[in-house]
Amino acid sequence: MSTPDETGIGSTRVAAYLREAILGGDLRPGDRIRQEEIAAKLGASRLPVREALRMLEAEGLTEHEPHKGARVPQLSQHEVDVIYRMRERLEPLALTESLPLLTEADHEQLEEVQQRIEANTDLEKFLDLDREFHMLTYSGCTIDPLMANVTRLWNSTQHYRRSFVALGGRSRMWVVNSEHRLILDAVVRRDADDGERYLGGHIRRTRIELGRHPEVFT
Amino acid sequence: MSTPDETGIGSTRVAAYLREAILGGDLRPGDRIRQEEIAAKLGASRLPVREALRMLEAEGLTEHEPHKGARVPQLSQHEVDVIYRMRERLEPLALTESLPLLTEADHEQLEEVQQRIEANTDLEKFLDLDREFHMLTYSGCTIDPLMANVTRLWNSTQHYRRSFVALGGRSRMWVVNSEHRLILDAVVRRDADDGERYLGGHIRRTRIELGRHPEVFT
DNA sequence: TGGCACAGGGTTGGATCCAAAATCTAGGTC
DNA sequence: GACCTAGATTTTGGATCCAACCCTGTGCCA
Repeated sequence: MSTPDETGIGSTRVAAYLREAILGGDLRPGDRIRQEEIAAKLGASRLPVREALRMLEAEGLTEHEPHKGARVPQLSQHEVDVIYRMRERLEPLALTESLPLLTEADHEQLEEVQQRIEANTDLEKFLDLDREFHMLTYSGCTIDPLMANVTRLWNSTQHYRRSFVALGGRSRMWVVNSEHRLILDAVVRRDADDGERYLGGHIRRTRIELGRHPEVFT
Repeated sequence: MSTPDETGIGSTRVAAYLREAILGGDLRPGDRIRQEEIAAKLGASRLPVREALRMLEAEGLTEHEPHKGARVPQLSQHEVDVIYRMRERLEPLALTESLPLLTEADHEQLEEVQQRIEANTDLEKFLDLDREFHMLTYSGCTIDPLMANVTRLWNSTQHYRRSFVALGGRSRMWVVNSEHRLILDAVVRRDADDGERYLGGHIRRTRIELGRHPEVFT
């Protein structure tokens, strides 16, 4: 049993634990989350767990029904499709907001992350690195409501992204890398137009490929 | 002192009370919300108040800082501008999703609400009716993450919309009505293209006019 | 044999009490 | 007179206990 992270106040610590569990795939869509169970496992009372569940709900990682408790949300294929359409419209805006404020140090870090993606062979590692790459391109955007939205969209589709990649999305990895390279180049040139174009295409293509795999949604 | 609404469980009731207070303008951006004060006023303990504040946080109506408590968020002019850009991109998507599922009864209700807007002279009433009009056009959209997002965007800018309208946005009410009429017509014809066009323009024009009134943001 | 009613266990919602952190105030010092 | 500091008060965070509600399994009856 690994000792839980001791940083932050209780509810924050519980939230971090559950966030990791959901994004990491240990808790899957439809799974029920019992307050007492989590409280016991982390050596806290149920109260910080309740607070944590509310925080995660705001992040799109759990859902809550009165007197019935919390679950990991389960999305239909159509819902995921619409969420991807939301991403196609919102993330280019985040990129445009971010672009002018990114430093050369950010550019170098992006280059480094992209090289790690190209050298990587592990599935779970790819999910982390891909997320890190995109979030880094948005890191100049300081508009909290926008960034919170983008995070929610990534959170709620993380599980389906994992299933999709595990199913063989890896075979066309060269497409992902080409798109990332074009986005990265637009970022370095601070060309918002091209950035929006390639980012939008990147998300759109993923949405369409995902649409060809209904088995991901059971 | 009006008796509070008795429906729903505690935290839901508290949330409804605070939601009304914030959207109605009684609580203004920057105002602090003390748990004990609300609990006493509604005859509940602090616990359902804490739950309610978390719910409202998910709706974009409050913000929370550890050990410091809850406040009504205060946005800069630039933040509101970006939120309007988010609306320009997201709400047309909600409209497109909604359009095919709206019934003729919905169309008639929209016509009726628009007539009430044109006959109305009260400021606070306009805010309610305008919101009702747009939400009705989205009511066929059943994608929860999308509708929750749209609601959040409206919530967090409600106060600035009120200030703007109070400042004389009323003088150009004919523009609003023309835009609403074009949107309504596109809805009735089930023309998603035109709907997106006029809705996007409607929000964009509001954003630009709002940009000419920096005094709204103190 | 199948469906319904009821009871029991289990899980969440709320109240009260206590601890810890932050803010405010008053006093002292430079 | 202004600024810093220390203590008191206020406010939030957490633990424990009790109440209300949901679900499930069992037994009865048609």
